[in-house]
Amino acid sequence: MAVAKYSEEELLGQLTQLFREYGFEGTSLSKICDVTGLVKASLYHRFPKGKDEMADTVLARADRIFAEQILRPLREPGDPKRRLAEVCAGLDKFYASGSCSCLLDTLTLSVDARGARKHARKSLQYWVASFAALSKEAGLPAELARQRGEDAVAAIQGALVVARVAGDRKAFRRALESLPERLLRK
Amino acid sequence: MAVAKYSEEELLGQLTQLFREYGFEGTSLSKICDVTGLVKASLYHRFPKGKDEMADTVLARADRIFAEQILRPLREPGDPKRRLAEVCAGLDKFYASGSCSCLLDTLTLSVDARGARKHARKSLQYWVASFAALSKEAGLPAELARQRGEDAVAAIQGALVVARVAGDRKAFRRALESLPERLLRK
DNA sequence: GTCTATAAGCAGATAGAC
DNA sequence: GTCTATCTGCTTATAGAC
Repeated sequence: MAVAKYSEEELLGQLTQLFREYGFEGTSLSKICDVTGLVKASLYHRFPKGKDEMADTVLARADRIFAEQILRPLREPGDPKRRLAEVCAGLDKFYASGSCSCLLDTLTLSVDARGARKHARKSLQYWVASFAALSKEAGLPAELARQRGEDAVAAIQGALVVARVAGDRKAFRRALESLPERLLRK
Repeated sequence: MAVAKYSEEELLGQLTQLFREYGFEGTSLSKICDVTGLVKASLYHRFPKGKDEMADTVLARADRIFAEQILRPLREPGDPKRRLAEVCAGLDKFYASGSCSCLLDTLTLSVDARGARKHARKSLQYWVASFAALSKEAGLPAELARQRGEDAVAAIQGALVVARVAGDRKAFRRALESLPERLLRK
């Protein structure tokens, strides 16, 4: 048996970068082979169901990172402002200060019958709910808190689109800085 | 000479819908043929440079509609609040209350060497500048007005992403309703 | 302006050796 | 676990008749 060129984790990191930059349809197996140095058959050994499975696995990994690393402070005790600041730091790192697109955006185009869209929906709803929980904890009524959470997520998604299209990452920084106001103001 | 099945305008409308839903890579010529009822050779007669030219033309048309119809009130005299309300009505119609994605998002993925990204950048900057002009007119300093314009556009783009991913168009409606506050508040 | 017919190349995918 | 070799179907693209 040949030696693995990459750990699963390393490989998923490379796939994540590709899907973020090129979307699902734009990320061809040939491109993946170029980047990873693996041939198609090797990729199919790791992901027997092909590109669909790669995208699903990449989404699942991003979910895990979001829940366990980035949004985790929201489920812990402590000062809301401080915990939100930790979340912002995590988001800034995850999106490389706005220079990386979000998989929830890039993987939800051109999806007729795959599970990616359903998966992305669940991920986004978890994100919104996490933000909403903090907002509610800060004293806002439940329905308003949910709106605040949704609008905060939308602010980040929009800033990422603007950053990609206009090449201006300052909007992303401002979106992060606006989160306390968006989620905690009465 | 055979009779044209569609006017240029009708054809571009169909192409626009496709590029909005599936992005550039996801919109294959076969899909276009299915939707339009034309065969590939007919499409190449209209767009000799192929899909790239279709995307460019679709972007240019969207630009024109935005400038001439949607953002036009911003360049005319009158009460800022009323003019902005007209713009919101135009945006609501253009994005079908949040059920259509934005070409600036869907056509800027997976673009290595085409002109679409450059074109999209110009379009987005014009949009931001138009919003900023209103904000400045309302009395805000130039740099702040530009930020407000950028954040307002980001709010709309983000709401469109949330609408697509979460299937919740209420966020888009709220984004439109928030525009006066975003652009005009002192 | 539309069509039929055709072509080269790349897409995703698989079998089997090492 | 990686590789070579192969395959089918779909991709973009073109030539030429009507």
